[in-house]
Amino acid sequence: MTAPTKLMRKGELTRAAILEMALQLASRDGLEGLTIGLLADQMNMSKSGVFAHFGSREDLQLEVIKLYHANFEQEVFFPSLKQPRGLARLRSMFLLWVNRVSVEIDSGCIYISGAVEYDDRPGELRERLLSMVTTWQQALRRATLQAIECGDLNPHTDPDQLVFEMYGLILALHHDARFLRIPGSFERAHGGFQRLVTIYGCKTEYAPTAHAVT
Amino acid sequence: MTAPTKLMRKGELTRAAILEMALQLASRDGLEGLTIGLLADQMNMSKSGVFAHFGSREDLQLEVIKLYHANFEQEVFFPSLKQPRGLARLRSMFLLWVNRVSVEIDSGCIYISGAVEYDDRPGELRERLLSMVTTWQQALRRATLQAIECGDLNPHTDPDQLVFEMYGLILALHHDARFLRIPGSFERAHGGFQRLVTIYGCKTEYAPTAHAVT
DNA sequence: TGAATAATAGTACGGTCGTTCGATTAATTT
DNA sequence: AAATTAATCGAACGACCGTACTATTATTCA
Repeated sequence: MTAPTKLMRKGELTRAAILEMALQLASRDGLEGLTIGLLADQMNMSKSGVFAHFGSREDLQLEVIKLYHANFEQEVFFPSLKQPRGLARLRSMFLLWVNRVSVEIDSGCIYISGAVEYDDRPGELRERLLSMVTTWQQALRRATLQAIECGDLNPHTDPDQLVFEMYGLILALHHDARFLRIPGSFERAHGGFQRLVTIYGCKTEYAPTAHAVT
Repeated sequence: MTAPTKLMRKGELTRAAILEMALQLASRDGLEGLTIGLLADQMNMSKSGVFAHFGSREDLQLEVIKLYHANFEQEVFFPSLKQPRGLARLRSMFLLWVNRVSVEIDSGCIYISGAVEYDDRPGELRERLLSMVTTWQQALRRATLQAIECGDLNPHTDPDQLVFEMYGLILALHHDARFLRIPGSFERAHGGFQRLVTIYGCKTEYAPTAHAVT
């Protein structure tokens, strides 16, 4: 994943390691809970040693969400593009998304926690987060439109409404799995998507009730 | 709402006022963002003056969520009990809930922000929040079961699945309205509920395709 | 290997946090 | 009105925060 050791100076290497740890901590404690002191402890470094790699805490936080965004694209968005346009691709986006939220069940999604932390906290961090989430919603919207165009979804479907409800399912998954720690939330999210397809889909296309793994 | 002035000592009176302000601040900045210094400033009091009313910050936070819970019951739960059992009551619960989230669009729902803040932070605060949210979900579940019993909803309906999806709609509303600040999220939540009723309802009861305003 | 440079550590500063404690003022009771 | 109790303030403490500086290592390059 990261380039060979010999090509990057040592500083860049530890910087990357710090960033990865920062992402981990921010996923657990929130971006606002991310502290340079704790980060330094986890890295067995001095506070100033860590600090020197970033101009400020805000810069560190910005780098963290950039890294999260890159990971998200790598794991959810890009793989879905290999699926043919239409419902297949849209479904893939949802499934990989659910997967990711389930995998990070004990590390938390920064898009989601960030939305709560920065809904009333103006600044560049909010702005960046907002743009990332919007980008992802637009991608979902585009995939939905294509699914309508190619006849997989009912032509009367409101794509924004569909995206709204898909997002709701993920938020509910995150809520029930992470906060309430209810097992089976995974399957509930899948069931919800199945229902969306049933109601927004064209009559011809839908597999009855058999949804999901266990 | 609060009892007459002459019966309570002055301390209790200011304590209640502090609590109300604390709820307001916590709704905006989160429970973890609630600070005694800021609270004292807002009340034109000294830090220690405010502090004296609560044994600790955690106690203050606990009192805040208790107050929120009481308000929630007052505004959402109890009024819905006036509706007859069945879909009417369930719908009322959803509508009043949506209303509340929309009203506090610039103050935030503590159940929701708390779920994110305390998903990985053990302690009494998490425990209390969890019990409150669970209580509310159980109430929704009960209302759903009654709606099934009296024939308003399809007998094959899985009540937990329905509650999961209702919760998802509220979370999406909160997300889009508060973080993204998209107008019309209100109507999207309603549209989503309408579709839930359509698919989980008995055939006889549902308004065709006309979902949501624009 | 030695010189130049990058990376890290150490220390200190001002600020805010929750909390404690004794003094002071206000409200209540006799 | 005096005595008692409740409510509030002011100052201080230790802890942690982000950040700035200087010194000291480690790495890189000639």
